[in-house]
Amino acid sequence: MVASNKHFRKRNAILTYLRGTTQHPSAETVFSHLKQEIPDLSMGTVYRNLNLFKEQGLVACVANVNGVERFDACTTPHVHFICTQCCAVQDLPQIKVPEQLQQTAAQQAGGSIESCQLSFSGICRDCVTNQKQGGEAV
Amino acid sequence: MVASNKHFRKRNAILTYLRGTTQHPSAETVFSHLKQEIPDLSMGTVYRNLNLFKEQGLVACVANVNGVERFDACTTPHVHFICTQCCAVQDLPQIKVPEQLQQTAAQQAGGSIESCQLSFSGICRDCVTNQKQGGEAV
DNA sequence: ATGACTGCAAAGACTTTGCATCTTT
DNA sequence: AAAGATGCAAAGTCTTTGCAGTCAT
Repeated sequence: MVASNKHFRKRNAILTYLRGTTQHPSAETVFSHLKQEIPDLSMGTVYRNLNLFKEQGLVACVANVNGVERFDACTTPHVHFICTQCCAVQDLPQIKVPEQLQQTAAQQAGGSIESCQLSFSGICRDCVTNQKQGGEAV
Repeated sequence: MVASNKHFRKRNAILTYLRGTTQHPSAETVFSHLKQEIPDLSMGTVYRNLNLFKEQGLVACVANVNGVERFDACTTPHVHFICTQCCAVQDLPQIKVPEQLQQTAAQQAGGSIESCQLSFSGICRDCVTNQKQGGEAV
């Protein structure tokens, strides 16, 4: 199993792309990006591999924006900001969910906690800028 | 516009049901529950009204569990626990997201923050119990 | 009459899956 | 030969929407 192996070329391309971006792409974004260099790529392959990566813990779904799953190859827990206007998902790496919250949650829920997801929604910097520049003049 | 008005009977029933449960039902759950007392209810009406309530701020989507939106008529921010086994969504009312996190997030994102969503995932009390009782004997 | 709510069914969007084909070992 | 990866297209699930019919004012 060689990296450049034709057999794994698409699988590797998908994982490499995910690992090289902080955009938290959707399956469709992964597909249309890689389609340029791999013209015979199909959506089925993208979805199949994304699900495989999920099972293997290499990739996580970090958000569902307007019904579309967004993927992230950074699986260490971190916080996200979701722009409700352009649907961008960005990392907020400096924010940590306090350990103590998780313990309290486990106590209250009475079960076992596997993961924790914190995300903020709003208008991102770019969209705010664009609104100020263009939006109000209309 | 009377509450018992036939014109608003279904709309009211949907909102009343949502307000009377802490189950965070899906559209399908709302439908199948109310279908018993309102046999000619249709999914279209359920979705249309849920979306209307969202616009009006009466109801919020609090989670997307396996591709299915879950609704909540309690729109004051609070934390949720999602069971990955039975897909139950429960409130963790005693947990608060520290104010300070939101401010830090706003600074980091550089935009404006409208809302914040914190949820824990794991196995709920009931599923843990059932596993211990039944699962291991098999 | 006019506007609002709804049922029904069709359409739409996103995701999964079956089958045949090709690749690797 | 056997196992695995993929393209293609069909199917599946969840949600939205157009149209006609009904109800309230």
